Amino acid sequence: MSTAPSPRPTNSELEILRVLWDRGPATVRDVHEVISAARPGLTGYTTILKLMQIMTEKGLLERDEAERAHVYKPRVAREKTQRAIVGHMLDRVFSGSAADLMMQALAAKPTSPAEINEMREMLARYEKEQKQGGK
Amino acid sequence: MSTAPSPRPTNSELEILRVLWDRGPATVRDVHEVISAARPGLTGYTTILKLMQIMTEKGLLERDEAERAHVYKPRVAREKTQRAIVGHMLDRVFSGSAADLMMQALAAKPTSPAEINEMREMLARYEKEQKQGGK
DNA sequence: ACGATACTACGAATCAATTCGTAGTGTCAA
DNA sequence: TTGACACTACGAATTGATTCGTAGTATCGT
Repeated sequence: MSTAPSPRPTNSELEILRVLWDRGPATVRDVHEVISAARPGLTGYTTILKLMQIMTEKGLLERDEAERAHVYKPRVAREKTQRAIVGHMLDRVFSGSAADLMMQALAAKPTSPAEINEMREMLARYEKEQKQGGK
Repeated sequence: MSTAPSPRPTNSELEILRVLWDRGPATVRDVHEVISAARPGLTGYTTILKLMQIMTEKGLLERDEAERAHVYKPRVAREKTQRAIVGHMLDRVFSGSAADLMMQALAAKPTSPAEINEMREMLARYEKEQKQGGK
């Protein structure tokens, strides 16, 4: 059993995936509306269409052609994709140091006390899991 | 006083920057040797040369032409560059949630208890600074 | 002085991502 | 039925990153 190498979508692809992850299955028009609302005038309809076609070829999306307006949905999980991207960055940018990564993430953008707590709990949970089932 | 938009170097550029950050000022030959040692046969000398010339034009590197073999050094700080990259990713990939980012970073690569502790301390320090000097 | 060697400069090919125009076709209201 | 409109398919231009060959020139050992 071999695991397919997790995909690291390009920026544009990611933007499309985000819409589909948030909204669930959607047509090209749906996606285009969301994206062009965010950055008005920047992205033509057929651009999104083409991208989504390519993404389908690549296996990033799945397409239901039952209706005239095809309905697309992601074929890759959000978390898994995030993990692939951050893992890559961890190596390339931080030489594998998760602490450095976290440090710069905090520095990059103000983080609320609530979120800090959440992170603390995560660390605790992670440590516990390591001790127990720990691979 | 306006802050120049922090640069987010490409993958190849980053690889070169890493060598310079680690080793200090170096010639094209130096950099090429380090990089081609890591991935043998993949990168020609003039490729690195050209990249470093372009990076100099872009303002990523600074060049000392006193000697025949020009000596390059970074014009961007490692931490600042890391911050720019991770900040961008935080928005694009994690919709701004630092907790999610950390979660997937931990999932991406096993992290030692020592490093977990380091991270915990970082969180504490961060919170303290927020309370005090705040914003 | 001469040839081998080490550098830089530069143009150009290649490759991937992105963008969009145009064509073909189906759908629907009047 | 017919015209306006909405979709998909597809080819092609554009852009940016990357790669490398070739040329020109300085340097060094003999």
